[in-house]
Amino acid sequence: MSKQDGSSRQVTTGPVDDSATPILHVDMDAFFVSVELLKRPELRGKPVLVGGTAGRGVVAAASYEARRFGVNSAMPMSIALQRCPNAIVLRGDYASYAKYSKQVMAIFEQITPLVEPLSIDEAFLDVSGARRLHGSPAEIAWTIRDRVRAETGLTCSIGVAATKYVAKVASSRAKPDGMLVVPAARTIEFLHPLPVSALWGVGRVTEESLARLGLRTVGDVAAMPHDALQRAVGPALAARLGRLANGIDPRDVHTIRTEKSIGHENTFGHDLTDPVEIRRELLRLSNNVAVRLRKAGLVGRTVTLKLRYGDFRTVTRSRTLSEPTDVARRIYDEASDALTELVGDGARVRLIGVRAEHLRASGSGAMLWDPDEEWRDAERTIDEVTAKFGKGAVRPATLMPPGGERRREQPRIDPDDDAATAAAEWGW
DNA sequence: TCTGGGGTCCTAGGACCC
DNA sequence: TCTGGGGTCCTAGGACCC
Repeated sequence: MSKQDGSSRQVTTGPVDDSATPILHVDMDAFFVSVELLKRPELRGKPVLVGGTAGRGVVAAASYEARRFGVNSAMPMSIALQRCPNAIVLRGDYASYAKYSKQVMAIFEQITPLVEPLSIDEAFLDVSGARRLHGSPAEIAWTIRDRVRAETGLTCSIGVAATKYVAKVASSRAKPDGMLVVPAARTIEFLHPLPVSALWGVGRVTEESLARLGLRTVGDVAAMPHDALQRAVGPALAARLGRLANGIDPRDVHTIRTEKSIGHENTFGHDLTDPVEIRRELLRLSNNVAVRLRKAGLVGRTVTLKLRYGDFRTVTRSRTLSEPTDVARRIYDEASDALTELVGDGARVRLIGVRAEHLRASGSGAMLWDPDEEWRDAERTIDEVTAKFGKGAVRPATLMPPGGERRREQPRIDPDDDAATAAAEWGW
C-alpha cells in the first residue's frame, strides 16, 4: 500500500481508491521539536528533546535523531539522557506552539469547516463536502501537506480513511512527513495484522490483560467472543475494542467540544514537608483555576484536590458545593479542608493539584437555565429553610427564579486578582 | 526506567428516593 | 416487617490519550 521512496517521504503507489475515505487525520511531526528547530536551524539533524530540564522532568517531544537512541515522549528525562547523552534539551515554549497550532488549524478550516482539533498538534477533518472545490480526499491531503510546509516550514503526516480511528492509525504509519490512504474496502486487511496496542484505549495494563487471553493482534481481538472479551476488560472497553477491531467507528467529526473540567497541578523539584509552603502552592493553583474559569465564563460545582506523596502514592478528595463558583478563595477553602485530612506531620508531598468539575456557564440568561438543575437547587433551599424555621416555612414565593437571589450569596472578588494580592489579603 | 501536566472516560460502592 | 429493584448522585481510584 505504501513504501519508502528513498527520501523521508512515503508515497502511495499506483492508483488508490479514495472514493469512500472522507476522513483525514493530520498529525504534526515531532511538533514541539520542529517548532524549536525553526527558531534554531543550527540544531537540525541533531538529537533534540523538549521537556523538563529539572530532575523530575519527562520528555515532551523528541527529534527523530533522538528517537533512534530509543528515546520516546513521556519517558523520564533522566532515562532519556542515559540513552542519548548528547541530546540537546530545550525548555518548552508553549506560547509559540499555540501560535503555530492556530496557523495550521486555520489552513484546515480553509479546506473544510468540519475540523475537530484533538490536541495542540493534530486534528480530524471531514472533507465529504469539499470534493467539488478541492478534489478527492487524497488530493486534499497533498494540498494540506504542501500548504503547511510552505506557510509554516513544518511537516505533518496524514491518514486518509473511512473512519476516524483508521485515519488516525494510518497517519501514525505514515510518519514522518508522509501520507497513507486506506481504501474503505481494505480496512480489515490493514487493521488485523497490527498489534493490540494500536487499538485506541489499549495501554500497558489492557495489553497485558489481552495477552493473558492470548490476544496479540487486532485480528485476534476481532475474532474473540464478546463475553470473554468483556470479562477481561469490562463492558465498555470490550464493546469499543470489538467495534474498532472490526473497522466499525461511527463517530462523526465534531467541531465543538465542551470542557468538562479545568485543573492545574504541579510536581515539586523536591518533596515539600512545610505546610505553609504546601498551602501557598495550593493557593496559587486555586487562583489559576479560578482565573481560567472566569476567562471561560464558567463556574464549577465540584472541587477536587489531588495529592501525590513522596512514595508516589496518589490520592484525590472531592467536594461538591451547594453553589458553583469561579472564586479562588472558595476553591482554595475546599481544597485546603481536604488537604488537612490528608497531610499529617512529616508527610512528604511530591505533587498537588486542583481541579474544578461539573462546569456550567456562569452568566445569567434563559439559555443557561436547566430545569433539572433548578429543581435540585429549589429542593435544597426548601430543605435548608425547613430545617431552620420548621415545616410550613416554605411557601412557593420562597423559591427563587433562575439567576435570582442565590447568585448574590457568592462573594464577588476582583477578577484581576492574582496569587500575590490574594496571598496578601489572607496574610501570606 | 522512576515516573509532567493537560485532560477524558470507566468502574464500583454507598446513600438516598420511589 | 424484612425485603426488591431501578435510578440518580456523589466519591475515589485508575487506565488512557497527547
